[in-house]
Amino acid sequence: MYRKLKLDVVNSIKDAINTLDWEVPDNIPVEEPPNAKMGDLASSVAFELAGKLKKSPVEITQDILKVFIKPENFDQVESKGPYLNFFIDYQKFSKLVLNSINEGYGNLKIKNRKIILEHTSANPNGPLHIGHIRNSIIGDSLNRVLMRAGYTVETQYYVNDMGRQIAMVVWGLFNLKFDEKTAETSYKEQINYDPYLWAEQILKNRPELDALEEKYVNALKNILYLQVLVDENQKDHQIGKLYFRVNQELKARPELIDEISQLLITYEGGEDPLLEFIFKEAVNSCLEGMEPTLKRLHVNHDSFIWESKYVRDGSVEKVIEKLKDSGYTKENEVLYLDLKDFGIEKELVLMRSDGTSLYSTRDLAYHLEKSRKGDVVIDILGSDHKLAIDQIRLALGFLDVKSPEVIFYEFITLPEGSMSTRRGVFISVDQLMTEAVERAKAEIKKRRTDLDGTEIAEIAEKIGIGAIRYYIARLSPEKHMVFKWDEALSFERGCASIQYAHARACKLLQKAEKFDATIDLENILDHYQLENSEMELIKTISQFTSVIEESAQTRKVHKIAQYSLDLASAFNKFYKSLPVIGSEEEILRVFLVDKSRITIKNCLDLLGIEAPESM
RNA sequence: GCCCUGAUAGUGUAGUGGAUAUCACGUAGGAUUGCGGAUCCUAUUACCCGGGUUCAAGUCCCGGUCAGGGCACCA
Repeated sequence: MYRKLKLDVVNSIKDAINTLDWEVPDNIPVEEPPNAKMGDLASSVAFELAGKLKKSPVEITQDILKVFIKPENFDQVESKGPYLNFFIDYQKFSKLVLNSINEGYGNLKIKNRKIILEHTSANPNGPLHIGHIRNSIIGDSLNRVLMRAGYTVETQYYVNDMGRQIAMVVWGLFNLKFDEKTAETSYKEQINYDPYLWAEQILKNRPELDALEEKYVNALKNILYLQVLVDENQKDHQIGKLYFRVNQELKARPELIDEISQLLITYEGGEDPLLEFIFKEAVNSCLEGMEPTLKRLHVNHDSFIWESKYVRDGSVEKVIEKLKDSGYTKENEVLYLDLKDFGIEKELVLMRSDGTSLYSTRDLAYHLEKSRKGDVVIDILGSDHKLAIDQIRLALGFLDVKSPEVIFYEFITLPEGSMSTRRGVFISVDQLMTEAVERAKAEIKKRRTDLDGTEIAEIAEKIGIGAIRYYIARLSPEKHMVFKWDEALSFERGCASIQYAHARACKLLQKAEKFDATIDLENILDHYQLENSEMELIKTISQFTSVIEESAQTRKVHKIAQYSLDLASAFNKFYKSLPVIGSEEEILRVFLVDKSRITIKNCLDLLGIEAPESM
């Protein structure tokens, strides 16, 4: 609705300029004035026209006003110096806004464009940590915004199963054992049993295993242990610990790198089914551990795409062949793309000298496929990928397909420095969520004595997870972020106050006797002058769709976070300044409360945050 | 060294070249015999430095300073 207002203003200004027989500028600026006394919308076109017409902006504004025809839903148009100021006719506008809102408020017109959105894509060599979720939360929120804005979106998680890091995990499976002491598994306690002994017995007396090398048997034991005895949500943590230990081994004995490379060569060769099984199990276990984490955070992926696919189906090879045709490849010891002509000093190596493929080449094949499948391709990436993406863009240009739009985010670091799975320095998302929900519980217990444990747990989950998502989503992605527990989990203001506004609205509706979804707004508003806080609230509600549109177009989700706070604030002001239940305007106000409730709920949903009905 | 990003009240942040710079936390006051005080109101304090472009610069350009990241046959 708000967008229509703006559009009407622009068009009426254009009409006026046409009437005056002046040239219409390409861009008619419409903005919100700094002060309510200056109206609801304003334009500074006069400045733009001043140069060409050789007249003062003030004069121009006067001239425009003389021929100006007031658009619908406005009751006053004035000039304040060089500005044109527009005042909304709230009696009319309110009818329009309130009548247009139903449970699906915010769903924009279907756009018939398919977007492939890749996000998260963390290496499956450990649990997700707070650095990764900036990616997940930006990506998932954007997915929600784009879908509401009418796009068809497919979200993908690109699984790196062929990299050196995974080979290191596999090396660990071959040569190390999981540290049983750190495996906090309830099942293990239940059976009170040495899991390796157990695995050994399962594998005993199998003649087919006798033929296997010792390390294969060890790997199978490890996998058995992982699959059967480790709780699902702990699998990624176990892999992470193993990966950390392999890194330590490697530091002590650098020559191990040859063994690890050999694993990669064999896996890529595709002629050792057992090794392939072990790689896949390693990756799968880790993904199985990440799944409950993402689910609890309300992050959704439509598909998981394994990078090995592009080696197996020959598309990596095809990409390399096609790039050779571009004329920019060179070869000395190794095949690479020379991009100096395009201002990139760093060459893009396409294949290792041992013949195995590299991440960037496989990524190229992946992007090629995405470009063909979607009208728009969006990647959410850490800013450390900037150079790589510049190279990919050029290469995709050689391949004649469109490049992805990339949303870069700067890193989240700990006060003591950067996080690293390799060094085992990180705060896992599981840990963060547990802590957040615990703090929320404590907070609820302080405020509510009428709830039982189950109810408290349910609400705490919504508040705790909401706090995390909001903390990350509110910040513009190019801002570097230092993680601090107290800031991330603060319930004062921030997300909880938005949820509170929703709970408050729900409570009102529950108490109200005069709720009627089919009231005769026309009639009511013809006999009632809206109060300021009501007008403000209606205006804020009406902005919801334009916020979505803008957020979708600019691919920036932090605007939604900002808006949700404005919305809650407008509702709270209304609530505080006017009585609802028992007032003469109860029917109208309850109706307005219901529309507010819907808008807050749908707005939080865009951020993957639940709106509790009571808290 | 080269490249990319950021720099806005005590802190964290928003800001499409346009009027009095957003929001939150913090601090100091205040409100409520009303629908839930995770609320509302008031005060408080800011555009890193130096040039330039423009009628108009937090916003654009150039040069610094500080912070983070990148410059692998890693992902």
